[in-house]
Amino acid sequence: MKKKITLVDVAALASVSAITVSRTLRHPHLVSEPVRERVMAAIKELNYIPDAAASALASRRSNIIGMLVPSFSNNVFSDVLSGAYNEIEDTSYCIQIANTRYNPLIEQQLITEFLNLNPAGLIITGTNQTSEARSLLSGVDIPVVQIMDSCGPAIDILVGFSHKDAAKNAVEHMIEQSFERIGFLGARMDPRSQHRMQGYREAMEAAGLFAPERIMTTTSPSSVEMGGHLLTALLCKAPDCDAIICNNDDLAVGASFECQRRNIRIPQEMGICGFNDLGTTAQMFPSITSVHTPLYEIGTCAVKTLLKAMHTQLAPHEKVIDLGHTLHVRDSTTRPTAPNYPVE
Amino acid sequence: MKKKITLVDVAALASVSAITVSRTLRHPHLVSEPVRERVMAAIKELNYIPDAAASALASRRSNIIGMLVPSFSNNVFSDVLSGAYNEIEDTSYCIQIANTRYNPLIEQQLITEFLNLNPAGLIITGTNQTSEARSLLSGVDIPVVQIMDSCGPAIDILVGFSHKDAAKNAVEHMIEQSFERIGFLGARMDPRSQHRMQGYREAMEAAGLFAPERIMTTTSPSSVEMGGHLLTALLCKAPDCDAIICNNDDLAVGASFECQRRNIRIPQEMGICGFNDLGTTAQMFPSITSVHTPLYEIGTCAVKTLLKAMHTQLAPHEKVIDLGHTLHVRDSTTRPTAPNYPVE
DNA sequence: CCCTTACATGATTGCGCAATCATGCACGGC
DNA sequence: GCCGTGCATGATTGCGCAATCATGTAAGGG
Repeated sequence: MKKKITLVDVAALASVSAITVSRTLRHPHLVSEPVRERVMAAIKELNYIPDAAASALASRRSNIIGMLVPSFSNNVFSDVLSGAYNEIEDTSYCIQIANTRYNPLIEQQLITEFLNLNPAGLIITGTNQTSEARSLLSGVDIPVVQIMDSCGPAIDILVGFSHKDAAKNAVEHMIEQSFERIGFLGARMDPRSQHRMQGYREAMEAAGLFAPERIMTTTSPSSVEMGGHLLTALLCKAPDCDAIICNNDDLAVGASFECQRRNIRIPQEMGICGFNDLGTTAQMFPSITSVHTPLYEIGTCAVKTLLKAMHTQLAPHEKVIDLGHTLHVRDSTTRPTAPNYPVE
Repeated sequence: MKKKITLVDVAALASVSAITVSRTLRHPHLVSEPVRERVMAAIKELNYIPDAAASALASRRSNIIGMLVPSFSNNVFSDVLSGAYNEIEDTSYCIQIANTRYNPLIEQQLITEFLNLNPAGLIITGTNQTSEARSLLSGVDIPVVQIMDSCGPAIDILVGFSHKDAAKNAVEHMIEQSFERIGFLGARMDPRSQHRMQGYREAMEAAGLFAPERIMTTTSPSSVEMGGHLLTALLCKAPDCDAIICNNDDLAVGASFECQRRNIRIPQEMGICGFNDLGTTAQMFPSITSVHTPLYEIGTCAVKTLLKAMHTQLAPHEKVIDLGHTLHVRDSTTRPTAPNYPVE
């Protein structure tokens, strides 16, 4: 093993002091042009890479961005993570993930652990932190982004969309397509799922179509299999349903297979709408309408905004970013008799 | 902000020296029972948490386990990551992921970056590292686990299964079910995909059924949509195919939808077999046979083995772990006329 | 022409911990 | 009863960097 290249080696080669090399990297504007070039040349020649541990120790601030998500298996979060990781590339920061398992107490514990690393920033999911967690985060001078939601109590920065509006929008579309006895299928029932259910309810009530027996939920995790089970259960309780909106694409796909097994025609006898538009719905036969949500963009935007907030003070209006949603209308909710609807 | 609790504070409370506190945490066997208890009590009372940066700087070894995967969007790797993260919980280590994008040169670059963090260990994907990367890793005294494959040139530890055998096994089953003109659909065609194709080829050749025109591949990423495209292309080139084995469940699901669109009956006119058994295949109608691969287990096993190797010298036979595979036979390859097959 | 000001650079110090070496102490053999 | 042995604990030091304060230098005003 050859010995480690340090600031001192670079400084010697560039004929400056060690601290000037440090400054060249952290605060280049404080270093004159010629010196900066000399230092950069020396860095390149020696292939110097700063030691993150030493830097963190001396500056009491690491290059870590902590990120908390409630699940690794939920595809929703793999998209968000993918966006975040892509955006972090080519910066000097790195993301560390942890799994809250949809549990605010675990989340609080993980926040404590993360804060101990003196992170450069934090990305957390949703807005239902414990009050203990909220006060921990308020008492710290690093930026914090809450992702997924665009409303709810903000700690610092909010990047997401309105789940209620998205669901409402989808239900309104289904009502337009003259579905009337629309059911709601929900799994997990985390806070965001509940907002979607609320959107469903408001749209149904506004149309005078709401009926509580058409709601079928479980706190178990969402899955394709669960979609079949929930539809079965719903049809026992409310056999006259002519459509369903699902909390999640998994459920919609599972419900759609269940219809095939039962020989229920989509959309003639059963309209189906999914949520998140994760890909399979578009390819199914018949294709399934879904609410497209900006998951990847939430990941990139959260990181971008965090990086910005680390260097500058954000104005209040820059602290709430609503990335919206798009309803992707497909065969499963397009009634032959109904007026044509722009698809995609 | 209250001041940070350090080793010194704990040492004062426990009436020992700072180094004894450090030893109590790192090398408890070197500390006598009564002192250890006193120190642990003081740690708990003060709620002391060691500073990772300082520890890394002083010991020249961080608590980071670097993990390289070729993709974040491929569900295969979310399962592996999920296993790895679950296994790392409640240890003092943390995982840092990075994305090689199926590119050995990017992988090499990322290995360089990771090594700069003085990680406790490394988990990398596959066995086709650049020779530069291999020599970098050999020259370092930390354990390295290559995941996914169980054969191929090992650097240190191997945790995975044989993709060739798995595919071969599936094709043999299909041949038993009296499918004869079996095609192969492959996307991405990374090294593991190629091993699967090789397994397909060997099984077909052994049965005297191999025909090169029944192979349809693309280097584009795998997706449900791509499954439809590939099947369409295959049927143009080799319209007499009576079955397909797919590189990936995505493709199998997409191909299955394509069959529905074309009114091709499964399995009577077309047998279908997927790979990885990610969940949807089991729920489809008809359900799709798939090769179940131990993805989650690869994640947990990789971490477990790495942790073990960090403390003890592993015997050679502990350094290659083949987690095998299981063929989950379902409707899509079960011919009514064929002998009954245990369905899982 | 001297002093002020602003900016560029350097010297010193300490972040919190663990490696290393040093010390203390009890016990057993001769 | 003396010394050697082995184990438990302590003192010192430095990891590599950046905060802080100190110093140097050039330009510009009175």
